[in-house]
Amino acid sequence: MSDIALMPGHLIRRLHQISTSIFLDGVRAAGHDLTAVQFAALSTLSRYPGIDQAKLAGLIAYDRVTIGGVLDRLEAKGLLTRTVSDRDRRARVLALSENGQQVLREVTPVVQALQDEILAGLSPDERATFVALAEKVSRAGNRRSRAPMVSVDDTLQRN
Amino acid sequence: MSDIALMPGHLIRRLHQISTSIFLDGVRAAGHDLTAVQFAALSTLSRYPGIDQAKLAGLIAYDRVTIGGVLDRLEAKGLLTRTVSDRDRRARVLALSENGQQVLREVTPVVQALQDEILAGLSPDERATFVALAEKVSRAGNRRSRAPMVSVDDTLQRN
DNA sequence: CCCTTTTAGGTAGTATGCACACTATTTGTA
DNA sequence: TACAAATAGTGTGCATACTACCTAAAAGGG
Repeated sequence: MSDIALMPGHLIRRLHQISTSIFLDGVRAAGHDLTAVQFAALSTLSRYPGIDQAKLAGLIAYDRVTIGGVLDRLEAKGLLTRTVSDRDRRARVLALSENGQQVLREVTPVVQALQDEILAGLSPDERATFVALAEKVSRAGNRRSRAPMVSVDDTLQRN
Repeated sequence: MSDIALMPGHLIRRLHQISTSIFLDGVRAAGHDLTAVQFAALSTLSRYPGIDQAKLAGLIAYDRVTIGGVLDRLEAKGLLTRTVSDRDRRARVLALSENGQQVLREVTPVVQALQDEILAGLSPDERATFVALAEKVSRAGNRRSRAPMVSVDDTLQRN
């Protein structure tokens, strides 16, 4: 039981290493250069157009500082724009560029295919079980993380 | 299916955030200042005394550069020592200091208790299932990560 | 024994992920 | 309305996690 390799914490760390590695390889093989974190930002922005940095951070559970750096790099790649909001001059409204939308269209099916590759060691049934359990753990532990996820409903209430 | 929150990759990232957060909080509440990564290094070093950086990195699946930084910080805290090996002047033999052994003794039971807290959303049965599935994923994807785990047997063969 | 290859460790640079502190703004309240 | 509290974003610094490249040393083959 004192074997680190069997501790949930260490196993989760290993899964994260494997997951990010497979993601990078797959996306790069498709001719793109995006991290998993950058893809999540683009994809969420596409689904909720016109949100600002704080709302985006809440939706994908990123720290405020982290999201700033991620958006810096996406902006430098020309995949999105940041505009000072009219209603709140503190906020920056985000928008995918033409290129950003194009990249997202090309990469999304690749990313979806990669999800099965991440769980390559499991049968389809086991994959479903794993995802269900992981979601349960994620939901139960949400408040314990430094950057809890804020659902759309919570976000929209304040609009 | 295109919902990011249900993708294994994103779920794993969330679990990692939650896991490291719970670890830090728990260890700090016990009066210590160790990251999960640093604990894994100390614990593995205690189990395999006298190994060098490369072997330690292999056992816990750390990148060569990463382990260097981790050991820098553990050495700065006075928890271990690095000595140039007699048999191989390239290698640095690692050894826990008195203080390092003491800290490890105090922290280990805390860390073990925290493992259940990480999976707080699951029943005991579900926890066992999750760990078994995670281990399967980890084993199957080992080669896919940048820093694959090298088992003790593999390591000892070259001694 | 020479010489190629491999290995151990390092430097420098990039990308998350966080804490802490700060400015600018908005919101809530007395 | 004046003022405290909350919020959006940023700067700085630290800890993983990696790539690419480098040096020193060991191992291997001819």
